[in-house]
Amino acid sequence: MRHWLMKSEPEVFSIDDLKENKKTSWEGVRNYQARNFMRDDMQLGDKVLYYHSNAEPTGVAGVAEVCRLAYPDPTQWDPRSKYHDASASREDPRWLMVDVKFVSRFSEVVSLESLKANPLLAGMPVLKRGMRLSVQPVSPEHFEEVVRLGIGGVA
DNA sequence: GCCAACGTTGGC
DNA sequence: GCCAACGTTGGC
Repeated sequence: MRHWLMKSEPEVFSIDDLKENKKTSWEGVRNYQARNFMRDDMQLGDKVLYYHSNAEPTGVAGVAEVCRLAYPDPTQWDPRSKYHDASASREDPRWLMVDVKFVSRFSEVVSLESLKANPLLAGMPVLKRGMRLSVQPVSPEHFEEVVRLGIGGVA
C-alpha cells in the first residue's frame, strides 16, 4: 500500500465536507505528474493525507482513503466547468480522477509550520519550496508521523 | 493582494 | 527543440 498527500482548498472542499459527504470524486486535477500518480500508482485502500491549502492554517486536516481507481474526469468535457479542456476527447480522455472516502478528521490541523519544525519529516515533498503538486507520494514513515501528530492533537 | 516558483504554450 | 511569455499555485 502506498501513501499520498492530496491538496484541497477548504473553501472549495474541506475535510468537513468530506466527512459530511462520506466520499468525493477528486475532480479537477490538470497536471500530468499528478494524473500519472493517480493512474499508475494509486491503489484501492491507499491512505491519503488530506491537506488544506490556501487556508488558515494551512496543513494536514485529516486522512482519506482511495476507494475507486482512476477513471475519466467528466469535467474535462463540460464547457461550463472551470476544469473544461477543449482538447480532451471522449475517445481519449486526458484527465483522470479517483474517488476518496473519509477516514478521519484531526481535531486540529497539523500545520505546515509544525510539519516544517519536525525533524522526522525532513525531506517530505510538501515541505519543499515551490512544491505545487496537488497529488504527491508520502513515505510510510512520514505518513505515520503526521498521523501521530494529528491524533496527538485529539483532546 | 503580492509574488516566487513552476508548468505549459507557442513562435521561431 | 529552444525559450520567452504567460497562467496558475499557494505561502505569506
